[in-house]
Amino acid sequence: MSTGNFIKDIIDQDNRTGKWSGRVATRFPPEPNGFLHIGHAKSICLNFSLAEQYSGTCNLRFDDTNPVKEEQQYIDSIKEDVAWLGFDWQDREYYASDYFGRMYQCAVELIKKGKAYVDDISQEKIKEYRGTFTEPGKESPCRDRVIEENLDLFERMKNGEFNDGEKVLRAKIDMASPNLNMRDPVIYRILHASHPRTGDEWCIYPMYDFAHCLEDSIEKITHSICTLEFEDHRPLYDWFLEELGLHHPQQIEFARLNISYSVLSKRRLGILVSENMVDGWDDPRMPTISGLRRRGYTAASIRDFALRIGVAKANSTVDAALLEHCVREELNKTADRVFAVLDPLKVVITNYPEDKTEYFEVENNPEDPASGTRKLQFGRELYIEREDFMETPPKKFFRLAPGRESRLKSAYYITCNEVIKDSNGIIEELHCTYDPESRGGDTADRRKVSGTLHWIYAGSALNVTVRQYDRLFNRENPDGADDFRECINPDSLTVNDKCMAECSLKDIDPGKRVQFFRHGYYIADIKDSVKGRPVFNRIVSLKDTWAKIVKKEGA
RNA sequence: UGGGGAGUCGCCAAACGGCAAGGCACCGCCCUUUGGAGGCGGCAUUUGCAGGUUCGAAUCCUGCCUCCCCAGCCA
Repeated sequence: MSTGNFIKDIIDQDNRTGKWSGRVATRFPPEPNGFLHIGHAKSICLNFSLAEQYSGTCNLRFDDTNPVKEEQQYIDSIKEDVAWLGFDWQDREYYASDYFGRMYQCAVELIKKGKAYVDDISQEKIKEYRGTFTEPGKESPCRDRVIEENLDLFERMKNGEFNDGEKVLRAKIDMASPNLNMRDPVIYRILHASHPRTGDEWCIYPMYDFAHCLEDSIEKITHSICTLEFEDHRPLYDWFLEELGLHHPQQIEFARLNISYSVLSKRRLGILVSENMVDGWDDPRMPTISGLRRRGYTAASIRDFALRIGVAKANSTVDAALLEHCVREELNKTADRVFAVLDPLKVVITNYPEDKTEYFEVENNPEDPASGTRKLQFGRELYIEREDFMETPPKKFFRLAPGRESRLKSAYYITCNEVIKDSNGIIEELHCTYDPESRGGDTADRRKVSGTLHWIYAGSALNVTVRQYDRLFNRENPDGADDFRECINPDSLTVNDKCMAECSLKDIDPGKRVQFFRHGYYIADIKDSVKGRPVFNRIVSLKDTWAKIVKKEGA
């Protein structure tokens, strides 16, 4: 795999021409105003992997230029998430706020060059004067202020002599530019807000366009990778660095990630949390890194996903099935199999001695011989999956049915003889007989049986709670709906506390992933599992051919 | 309608003038003590459309169409 992408093409060419003397320096620059999601993971993987592949560096830089939105808790969670994803920024943990002094000096220099001015007009006026897509803007009356006055005013802005919004510093570029970003953009605003890191040291803060290019420049970044919506800002990025005569990284834009059946914007994700449609930012249904982690996704599978989706400039929506495929592929190789009956149906083996039990050796993971085996207790009364039995089975159903013989995985063949129902006609239990010759799950005559079922010995069954998670949305493109809340999947979470599992699960370590045989991959929830009483989250189901058949045959 | 981008299989995505990779999904078959996994095979005579250049075009030229982004003192 691993075909190229246009960013590698650019880097390769730069290396050929010696543009950066073979150096590659990228950065992941999150604003600490929320939790990271899978879209950020794409960017993280991209930036760190590129650095790795070209023996370069990737900085973790917090773009903390707006204290009214940023919080320390987000800084902490971002660091946790990036590290969990498997990337190491070593000692290169930077903060835009560490550069505030230098940025201020750059602004002063711009003023001295006559390339920036302090504007007194109101926010409304600025907006009005900006013009429209088709009409040029108008110049502010303050635009021609003399340099000395600008210098004085800007210093006083810094010194806190003005209220929020009273004045701004603007770059003096071109009010008639067809690119609205170039119509004298605001580069500093007054914000009497306490900053998570600089406290009350500053009351003026740089705007993104001014700050970001300087951050990149100061860190000697070579390739500044960002998303498509910043394409229009590139001329500004270039303008500042050009005017200031500073190290000038190349900004490269790529398409942000979208995933079907999901929303991936901080705003919408925030609504899900604040309106309690999910249980916090790390709800296992959330596409946040913390949510995916809690759901049971592995860092490796997310990295693999990022690799497979590629990088390009075309807006796209990746099939949610790909993410699921990535985690299945990994867990198939690494997760031990265990038996868990989600919807128990009692089976009595009528020809099996009342007081006898025995143990069967069961392989932990057929994909991994090194995983060894475990012993499972077997006895007269068992539980099997209710859906593994049908009284009147359709054509393609090959599991247990009256008169039919099925294999209990690694144990015996059993034949169903009698169906016991309650007064409502609900099946209460099955009476079966076993074939002693089938010990271990095989017979000398190699006869075919209908299906291999997992089972639990009733005498040692462990009752566990299982949370069956499904896609959060039942519509492929929730963003396309009038209100994305309307397409929330009402069945995105089903809590099942009637499950019976093998008793070895009693002391499973929270955070450990297993395959519930024939069902899917599950993780012992890190938050809600208590000693001796694990709670499992379904990470992803196994591919279900039978479900597909049922669906196709149309109920 | 100004500016900036993008259109290659259902969904991603390669291909850089030489004869349309790969992955996911889907469909067959084989295998299977997981209806899982695995194996094999099938899945774009054609690259938004229309012209043109060329021995040869997804790649170059012309025109058109569609979609996305931009008028925060957010990033």
